[in-house]
Amino acid sequence: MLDLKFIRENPELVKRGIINKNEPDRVDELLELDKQRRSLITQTEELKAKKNSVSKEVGKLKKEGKDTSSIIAEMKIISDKTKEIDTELHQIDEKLNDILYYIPNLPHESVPVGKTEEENVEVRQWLPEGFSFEQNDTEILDHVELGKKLNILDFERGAKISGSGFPLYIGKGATLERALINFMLDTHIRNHGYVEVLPPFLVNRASLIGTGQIPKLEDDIYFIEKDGLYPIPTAEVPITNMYRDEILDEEKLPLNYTGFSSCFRREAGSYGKESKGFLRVHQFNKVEMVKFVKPENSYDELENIVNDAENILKALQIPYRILLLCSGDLSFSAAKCYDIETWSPAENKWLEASSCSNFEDFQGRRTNIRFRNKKTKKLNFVHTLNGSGLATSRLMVSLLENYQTPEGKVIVPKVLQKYTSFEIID
RNA sequence: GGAGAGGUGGGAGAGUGGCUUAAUCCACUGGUUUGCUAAACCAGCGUACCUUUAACGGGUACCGGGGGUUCGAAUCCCCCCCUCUCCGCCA
Repeated sequence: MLDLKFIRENPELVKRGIINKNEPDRVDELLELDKQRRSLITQTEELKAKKNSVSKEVGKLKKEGKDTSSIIAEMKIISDKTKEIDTELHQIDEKLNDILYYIPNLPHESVPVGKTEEENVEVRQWLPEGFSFEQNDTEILDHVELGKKLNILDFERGAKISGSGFPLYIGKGATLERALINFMLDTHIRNHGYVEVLPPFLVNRASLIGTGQIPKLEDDIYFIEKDGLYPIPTAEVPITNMYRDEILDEEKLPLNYTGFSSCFRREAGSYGKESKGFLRVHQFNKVEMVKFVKPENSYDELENIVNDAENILKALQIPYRILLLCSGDLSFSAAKCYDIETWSPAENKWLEASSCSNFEDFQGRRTNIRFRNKKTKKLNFVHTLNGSGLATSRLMVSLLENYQTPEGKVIVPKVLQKYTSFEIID
């Protein structure tokens, strides 16, 4: 969330950011409530100050055995009045917070203004040596066909077990998936300076509010009503919330964590759209990177996190491109975001496999994660970042399709072979 | 699922309605003393919010969370959450 004081002092700036992000502008409504709130606070606090000092007096008088009944009667009135104001204040607070939690993070100044994904900017492209977008004569099988032919993916049985969008990996497919996860984790741990975590996959509501999925994306998240728990849509949620309500040691920043999790998304209302095979699923696997950093470093760290994800794709020799998202395509909590898309020859298009974002202090404020600034001795909110490093589902599409042979077999990328202990899927 | 014990500042820990402005100890910060370090002594030490305080400031709230009783609540009452111990069940 944004700092209420900041909104109060920069209403036009905030409105512009909200509009550029295609979110509803409720700033005026918010500021009106803020005005009412502050007026009520002043009133109630004056009454409380009086009440406190008189009550102290009552204690003394009683000890001296003096009559206090008239003072107590007077205080009773003040006490009741205070309760009245507090009730009103409470209602206003609730309304105000409702709006405040719905106000998105503002786009960073380096983010291009735009309405839709069409206005995202391609920053760079990386292609393995000898790669060509031109298709040769042999027919390219898509990942669903390959999965079926090689008996490594079974979307029909996945649907039988759970419903559509719940992939079932079999045999070498399952092994390849596991190899991919292990390879990515090991790379981040050994080469990129991350500490591995294996977080809970069910979280409470406060965690989802903290990272910003709730309230806006609530419909996209599964909910286990019986226990009040939510299956995580991304490991970002549990990992970022590790330090909720904590004060971190400035010297230990930046803290870099990487973790595997399965991710669960309802994808409500998106049926029929690009839903073949892995393209849109309710459950997928992902290795996530999360950073807690000092504010002055967060934009450098954003570049780092993108590089860390890119290194995985370079090692796997999979063609990819980096997009800088325009303001309108940015997620609710993000100030700046790069998407990484990998190439699918069968679909003949780019597929989003990673998203790397700087949230600045938006999540830090919601989760109340701070550090003590040694220089100013003040508490400051940390900046948080995260990036997929990467999601295996879309990556698997590109991997299977790019590594298929003319006979419809799949060669295992070199860096994964020591994890799979086989070199080809046939 | 059943029974019990707990949750107090950065940490330990006292506090059963008004001498509490949350004691005390540790940690931390500054100072005095001092070949150096240590010790000792002195002082300081929270967060959030409100407030045109010129400035030093003033005020309110906060003892797991939320309600309630009362002139006055860390303390009494109700609901919830979490942790621990034992029993049951269980991969």
